[in-house]
Amino acid sequence: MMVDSDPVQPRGPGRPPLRSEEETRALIVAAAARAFLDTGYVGTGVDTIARAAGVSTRTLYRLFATKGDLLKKAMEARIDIAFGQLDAARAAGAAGADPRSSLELLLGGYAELVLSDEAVRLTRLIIAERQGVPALVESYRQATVRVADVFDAWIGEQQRTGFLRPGKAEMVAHLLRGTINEAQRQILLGLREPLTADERRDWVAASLAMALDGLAA
Amino acid sequence: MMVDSDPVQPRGPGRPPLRSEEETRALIVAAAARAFLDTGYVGTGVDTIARAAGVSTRTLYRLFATKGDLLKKAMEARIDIAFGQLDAARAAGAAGADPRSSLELLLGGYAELVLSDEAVRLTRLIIAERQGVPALVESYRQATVRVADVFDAWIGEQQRTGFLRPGKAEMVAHLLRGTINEAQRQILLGLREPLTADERRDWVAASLAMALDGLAA
DNA sequence: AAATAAAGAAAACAATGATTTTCCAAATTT
DNA sequence: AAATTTGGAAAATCATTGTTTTCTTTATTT
Repeated sequence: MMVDSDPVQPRGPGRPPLRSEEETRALIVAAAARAFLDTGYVGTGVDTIARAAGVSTRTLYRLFATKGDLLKKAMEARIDIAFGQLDAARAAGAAGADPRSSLELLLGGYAELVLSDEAVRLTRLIIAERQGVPALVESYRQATVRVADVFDAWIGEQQRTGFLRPGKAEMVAHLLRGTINEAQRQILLGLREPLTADERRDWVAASLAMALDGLAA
Repeated sequence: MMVDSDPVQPRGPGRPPLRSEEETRALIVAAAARAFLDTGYVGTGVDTIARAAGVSTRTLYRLFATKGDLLKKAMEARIDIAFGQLDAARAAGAAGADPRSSLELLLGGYAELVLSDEAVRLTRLIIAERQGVPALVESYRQATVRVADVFDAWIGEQQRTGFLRPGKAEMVAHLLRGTINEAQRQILLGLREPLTADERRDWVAASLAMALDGLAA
């Protein structure tokens, strides 16, 4: 069976699509993600999403089976985007020869990934809704594996350059990640206000100084 | 205006209440907490709660203004109960002269408080629902202050007995709390299965050994 | 016994929201 | 122009659920 996936389809009679199905999907997914992160799953009506995406509910339901399906696709897309940014941070970190500043870049990327307003909302949604959509957890898990890889790469780098004693690198990395995760937990619980980008930067620098000076002497 | 709050009311004619208003309230609150923790706020119908409590929705609505009010009262009650258990752990810890085993008791209490199935569900609900019910955050915040007090008491104890160098006690306590909180975060996200009581105990002992031997030498 | 208050059962009400359906106005090809 | 397909607008359907109301039974006191 050969599928006719030619990008330039020889069309028969009838009105051509306004945009490709892919584009429409992307439009809807983006609107849905924004809305879900804003007002939660149950707090968001399907027609609100459709209106925000500039399509009709009919179109939406032609492309997505149910509201739950839409949530799944939307969140997977966001997880991909968010965690993809960390790869950029890794690349930047790998370029710098100075292990301390490479860690600062890496950590900055991670802080952004975990503490940005968007990230916090995403995490909240996953925690709140994962029972209804187990697939979300799988996407998230795979993403965290990617994060672990990035940190492991940095640790391996330290082993080679000898900047930190073996064993210390793991501890520093683990400690710093824990600190950032803890901040996220407090934001999620409302015990602490979300951090602005500036606050994040200052805060990363401070924790870094503390960890390296306090532990790696 | 004088309120007639005599506990033994001279009743007029008419059927007397089956139980005191307080008792009925408690019954409903308990059922509501169980249900909310089980199936979430939106996932739980009011009549489900009423049936579980053995009262009619009419009675429920005579004692609680709205469903949201019920959530607030139910969660506040649970927060009180859960965090109250830590006071017991403190008392037990204070009794033991050995600082290491007192820390183990304290930490065990904290692990129970944060990692038990009940606690995880409670946290999930607060994270998911706090925007709709800001009062929840206030209750939770006050409870965390009580927790901090308990840990501070232990730290102060170390200062006096000289078991740990000044500064080290803070670090050990902070590190261990962080580890437990991180475990909770992973459970909330579905990255890790909830721990049984036995697993919690083993795990507390192991982290304790690591922290004390690794850092407090 | 009569009056009266408590509280359950069940129906009524009203709103919301997911999903489907109907109808219609473009846009394109033959 | 006729046929035909896309997709928007809006109403219809259908289920759920918070909240209120009505009715009734029961346990008291006067």
